[in-house]
Amino acid sequence: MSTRGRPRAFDPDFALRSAMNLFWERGYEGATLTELAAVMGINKPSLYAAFGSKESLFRQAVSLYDVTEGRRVEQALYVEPGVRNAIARFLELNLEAYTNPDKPRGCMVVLAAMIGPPESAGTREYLAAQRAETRALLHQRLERAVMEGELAEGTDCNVIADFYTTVLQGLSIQARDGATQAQLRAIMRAAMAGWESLIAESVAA
Amino acid sequence: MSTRGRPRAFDPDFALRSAMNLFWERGYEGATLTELAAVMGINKPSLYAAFGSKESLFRQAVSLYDVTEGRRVEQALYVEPGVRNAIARFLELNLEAYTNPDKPRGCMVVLAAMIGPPESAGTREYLAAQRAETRALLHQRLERAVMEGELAEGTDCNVIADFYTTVLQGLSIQARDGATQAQLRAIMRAAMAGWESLIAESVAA
DNA sequence: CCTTCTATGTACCGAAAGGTACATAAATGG
DNA sequence: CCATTTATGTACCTTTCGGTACATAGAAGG
Repeated sequence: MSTRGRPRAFDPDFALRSAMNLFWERGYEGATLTELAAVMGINKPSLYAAFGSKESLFRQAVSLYDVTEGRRVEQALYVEPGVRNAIARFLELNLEAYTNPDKPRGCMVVLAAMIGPPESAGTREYLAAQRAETRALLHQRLERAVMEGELAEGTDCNVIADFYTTVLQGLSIQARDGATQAQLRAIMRAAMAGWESLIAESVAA
Repeated sequence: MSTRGRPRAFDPDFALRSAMNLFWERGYEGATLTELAAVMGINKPSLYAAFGSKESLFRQAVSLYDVTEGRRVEQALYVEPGVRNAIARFLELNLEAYTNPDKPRGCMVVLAAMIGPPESAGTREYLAAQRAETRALLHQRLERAVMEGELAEGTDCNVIADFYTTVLQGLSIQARDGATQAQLRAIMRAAMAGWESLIAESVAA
């Protein structure tokens, strides 16, 4: 039925993963179609036939990143017992991923398209929405802790979520700048050191 | 003596400042020579005669950024009394600059060239060195506090400096993503909330 | 076997990138 | 007044960008 015509000679999953890695390493603008096709092991017409356009390919690469990198790490937020613990573990899993020697350093969602020409504004907004998503997850976990009575009624979860989001994003930059995993871990511990005073300060008057 | 030949018809300071603003807004790769020349109010040959090349122009723009944006804000680190206060004020001045409605959001040094093609690796390293400079300033201020007895002997200033550097860089991303000044200020307060426990934890065994 | 359908590789497109040749304009030195 | 020096504007260079036309290869359907 759907097996009409010449079968494709490449593995789309492998190709997309290769594209993801290059986008992750070089960013959206920094990865050229020619390089992308090369690492994917295919020619440009095959690339366009299978993935549509550079922007479309990028979005699919981000989706793959979400599934293969993001999802696994975000689970800690729900699996780990206790808010504080959950957030600490979430940060830790992130920083471990950021320094994986087999992969580009830092988070693709943070680094791949922070800035650039007006033509690619859509791509940047797409990534910004992904970042907002991560913040929302953190926020949800905090609100759940309030619901469950672990955090005081009236705790301002927005500030706490914003703070840890900021640290998380800063960690990506540190990772790209060459920080070791031990250094990143120390930064994470520093961020968690303030937990008690932070939640104490975040209760509405 | 040096006033031979046709005098230049444009103000190099204004031109460089305009270039800085475009690089700040769009990043190194994202700002094209044609756009740069346009906002500088000159033609490309004049640009090349006065500033050398795109990379050279960029470095001069970063230098100008250092002088006009960085220096002023870094002074707080030394002028403000007390380490904690100095760092808090330093972060605050930064975040106020990051949300100045008359200027691009966030820090140019953090945002303008985080990622990109191999050709511009030199530019990225140049900016990375600038970021290291800022961290070094923070570190120096902390060590001074140890010297002066304000912080305990054996305090690990590296971790503290890394932590606040990470927060500072994260703030640039938050600013670009549209956070208000109030939100950024709340994040900074959250980062400072952990001060006491952070310095307590950072004393060597 | 022949048509139909999809995938492939080559070779190319127009646009835009960074950068420059060159003729001319505007100043100073003699 | 003329030579020299530097800046300007136009028009162009080469390369590379994202994207595609087109002829061909390889499978299934009839």
